[in-house]
Amino acid sequence: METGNRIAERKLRDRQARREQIIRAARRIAELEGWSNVTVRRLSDEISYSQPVLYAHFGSRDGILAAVAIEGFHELGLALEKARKRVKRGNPVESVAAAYLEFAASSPALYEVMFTLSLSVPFGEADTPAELRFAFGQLLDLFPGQGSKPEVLAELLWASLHGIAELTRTKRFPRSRQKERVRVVVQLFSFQG
Amino acid sequence: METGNRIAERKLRDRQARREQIIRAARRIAELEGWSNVTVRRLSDEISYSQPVLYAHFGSRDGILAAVAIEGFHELGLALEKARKRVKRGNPVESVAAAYLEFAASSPALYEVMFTLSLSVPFGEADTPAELRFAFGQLLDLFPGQGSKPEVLAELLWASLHGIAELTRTKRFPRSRQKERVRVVVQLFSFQG
DNA sequence: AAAGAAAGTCTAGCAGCGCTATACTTTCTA
DNA sequence: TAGAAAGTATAGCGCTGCTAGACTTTCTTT
Repeated sequence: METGNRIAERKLRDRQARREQIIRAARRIAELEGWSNVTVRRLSDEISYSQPVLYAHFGSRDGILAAVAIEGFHELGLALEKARKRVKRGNPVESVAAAYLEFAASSPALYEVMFTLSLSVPFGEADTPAELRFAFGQLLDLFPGQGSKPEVLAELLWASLHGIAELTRTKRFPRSRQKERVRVVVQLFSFQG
Repeated sequence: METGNRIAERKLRDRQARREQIIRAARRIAELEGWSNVTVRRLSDEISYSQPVLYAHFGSRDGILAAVAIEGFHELGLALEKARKRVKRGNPVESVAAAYLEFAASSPALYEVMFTLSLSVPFGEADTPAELRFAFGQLLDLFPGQGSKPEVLAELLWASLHGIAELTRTKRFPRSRQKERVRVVVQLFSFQG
């Protein structure tokens, strides 16, 4: 019964590797050709397995997108943390805001799935994934004990950045005034400090 | 050749009536059961015509959604205008912000299609529909000649409101702090005055 | 080491989707 | 009143997400 464990571990590793392969393929296709081209058949082709294998890993197509979305929140959280910690003096709001918009602009499909498919990813509740809490936490840390409502300021900064990102992604905002927009939004949220 | 005109007019009326019937059905189904249940077959059932009739009116399913979206922008523009003009003294930003969020909250499916599907509705270009220009104009009029960039402030207010609406619609924001959020965003954008 | 249980995988197919070529019926024109 | 034109329906294509059942490989047990 010594080998049993090793075999089980190998199987687990294989499973996880395949899972990551699926997620990677989904992200690649989405970023290059849009989410409508991320079909279960297409993914099963890319990883050279039949469709039911995908359904064994994720219960549905939406399950795949949800996994990608969570991975996205993880990466966004890391990017914001890095931006926040990098700036010792100078304005951390500015650094974080720039990092947020840079993330959204450089992976539009990823950002899209994080916020538009997202009804299957719970939020602000007991079972909210840690990745999401962490990402929002970075915004929350920008307003330590200001007034009585750091949450409100963090939520509002998030809403502003999300609005800018989304209206830019969907071509509502001309990209030309983007720097100006960031400057003003940073100014608005820094006066409160 | 006197009757010819009358007949042509009747036909035009019939056409427009049917077009409105389609849009109305789409909105109703979307608001009650979500956009994924708005299928061409379902719509053709509701209006008791076959599918090709829908394609004669709108070239595609997306065409139907685009028509609904434009109707939405029209109504949003009217709501914002009403809110802006109603307040003589007092803060017009507050009134408009409240009206915007009220619109988004009371017709979530309509708001969703206006911003989510919308890649087929051009913006900020020569062929942007008048309904969209009008709606954005209401926000623009809140910042008459302030500094050199009223557009930037209007865009930023729009982004903030859109972010709040969207993060609320997708359950990212608890509805509990909503009043507080509006209060603070209004304050931020009023200091600039 | 052989037999049976379990896990893994594939084939094939269902119902539903957006969309359209073709045929038919009604309405208008001359 | 005959022929042109417009309006409408039927039927079907290729695609989708998803799954029941057969088959194969791997592990467990005696």
